[in-house]
Amino acid sequence: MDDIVKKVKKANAVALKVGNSYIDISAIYELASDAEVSLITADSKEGIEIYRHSTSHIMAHAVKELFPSVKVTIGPATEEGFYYDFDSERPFTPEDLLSIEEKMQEIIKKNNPFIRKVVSKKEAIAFFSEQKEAYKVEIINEIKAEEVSLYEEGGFVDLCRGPHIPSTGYIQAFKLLSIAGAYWRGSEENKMLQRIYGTAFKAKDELKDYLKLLEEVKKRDHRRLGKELDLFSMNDEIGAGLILWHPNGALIRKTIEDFWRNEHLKAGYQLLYTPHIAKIDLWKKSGHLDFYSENMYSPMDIDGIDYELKPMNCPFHIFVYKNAIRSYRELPVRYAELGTVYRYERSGVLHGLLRVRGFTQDDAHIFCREDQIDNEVFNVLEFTLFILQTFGFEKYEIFLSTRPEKYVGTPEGWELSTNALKRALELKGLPYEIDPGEGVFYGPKIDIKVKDSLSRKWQCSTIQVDFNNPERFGIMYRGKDDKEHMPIMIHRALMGSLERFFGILIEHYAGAFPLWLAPVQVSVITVAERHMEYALKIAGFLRTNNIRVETDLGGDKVSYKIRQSTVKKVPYSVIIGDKETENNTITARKRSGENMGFDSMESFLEYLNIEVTKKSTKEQV
RNA sequence: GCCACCGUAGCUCAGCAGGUAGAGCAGCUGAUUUGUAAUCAGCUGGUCGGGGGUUCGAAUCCCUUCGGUGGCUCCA
Repeated sequence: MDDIVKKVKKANAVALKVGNSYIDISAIYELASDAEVSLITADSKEGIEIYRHSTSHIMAHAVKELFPSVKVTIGPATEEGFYYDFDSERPFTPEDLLSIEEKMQEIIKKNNPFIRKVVSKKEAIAFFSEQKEAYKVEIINEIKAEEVSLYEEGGFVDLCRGPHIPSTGYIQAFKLLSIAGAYWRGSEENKMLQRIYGTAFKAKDELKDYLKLLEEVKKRDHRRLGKELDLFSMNDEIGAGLILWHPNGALIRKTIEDFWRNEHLKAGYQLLYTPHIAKIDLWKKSGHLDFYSENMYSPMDIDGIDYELKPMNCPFHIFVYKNAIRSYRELPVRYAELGTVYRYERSGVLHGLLRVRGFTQDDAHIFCREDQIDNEVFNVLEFTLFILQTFGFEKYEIFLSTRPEKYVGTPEGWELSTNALKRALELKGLPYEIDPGEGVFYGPKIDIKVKDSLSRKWQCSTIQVDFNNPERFGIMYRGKDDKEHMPIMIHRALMGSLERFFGILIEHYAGAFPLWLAPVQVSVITVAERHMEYALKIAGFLRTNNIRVETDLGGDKVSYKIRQSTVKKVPYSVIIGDKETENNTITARKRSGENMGFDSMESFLEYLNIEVTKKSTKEQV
């Protein structure tokens, strides 16, 4: 035991792990001498959580000291920090955060030990009633066990399962980040509380790095870059959550769309265009009015009949399928569409391009026979990864969602298709997690989250089996046996929505798009007026060879023009001076600042074309 | 939708103990013709998000509306 105590000190451990549970370090002497104990330090996921959770207690302590009338509620650790929710008559201000931080420093300096006390529920309720902490009483009343644990530190007692760090002095670096409203227990029915977010690290450097990362995230914010690079905008006279694609953004979108369409044709899809509205009866039949009406807009009256803006494309694709009698021979039928849909999102959740009210899905529906489902899912998976990789997303997290409580179709059908999804993932050798019961009511699904250059995760792709629509619309094919069969319908989107994907791309590349996507690929810059003729010749040559060129021939200094081009994140600047004009050569400057020489404009074009064709996400060396 | 904060020139922001708007960048004009991240000078530009109110007087205070930002399933 003494051995462990020594180790604890040396490792600066925050807690201990015994079997599957975590305990306070001070509990070490209560353990049997042969107990298997491992040390938890702030380097581990569990350790840092304990560390941050303890920081949230210290924050609650500080708040109670500064504002005694505030009632405490809960304060867990989160993925990147912690928060604590308070019921306060007066909302907190940014200035309050500073004084709370100061108070926390004091508490940390005192190095108060965290002391655990186990009491009966009755005792605990009596204690918190006395303290007028109604939320704590409510929580205790819902705890099933007979006893609950309390933690005290410097006179501040909080209900807590623990464990905690041994004493407040363990906290080396923390920062309070923001104030927000949050409903008690996350329900809109309940009172709105004041939440304070913060984070803590075991070393000052780590906190500094984290704050730097937050700065970097801010710099990459697609809303900011969207303005700076003139990619898109929104306008309150048009409406919230509705996007205007500016020429630069539209050009990138066109490039993405061209790529998408070409690859879909190669992969055996057929392209569709369908209307933006349809009669309300269609949406009754599809079940959207029952299951999705919260996200749909009010109907519009056309000649006395109600029409709805479409929130999804599926019903239209189904009618294309149904427009003829299908034979088992023509399956699988794969319909793809860049389909623009409109969905009601609550005003508070709208966010730049990432959460909007009108967007274009890269949608497709595959109608296939049961014996084709494995192959189809596998191909979709492979196709998805190919598309995502082209945009520079190499890391994923994959989730398989299974049957929820409320579902349509038969358990056998669910089993069959869930297994098909599983087999495809395994055949492709992709690690995945199962999200039990998280499938949509109409079928199981695979969700793919991509990790961007800052390791942030974004949900883009989804592959879903749909039992609902084939049944509701009675879609059939004529089998080999000359009988009617219901095909299996697979619904999938790879980028999800073009708006959202564009937002993710902007942040992923920090606005510096790879050559094939960049709205302006080459900027031709002259040193002096006498170089204009040669510059125009080069620009014209590149332009007629499908390179997107811009010229800067004015009387500004070269350094100014280069700055202009760099700020716009143009991949290549071509600088034309006496040297180039005399020898008919090209000097190109990369965004990174590196210079390259080419002995002719043809060789420069060839160089560019290689990069464009490869859709390289990295600049060539 | 809810809570908090914010909304001043195309952009970034200053002005806010109420006295009727200002800077930098951008734009325009002129000068400069320059070799790798900002040449100089002048000029233009705002019914201070919209509407209403308090006041002799409102960008500044109040109400309302529209938009934006951070959050609102990480459960002692």
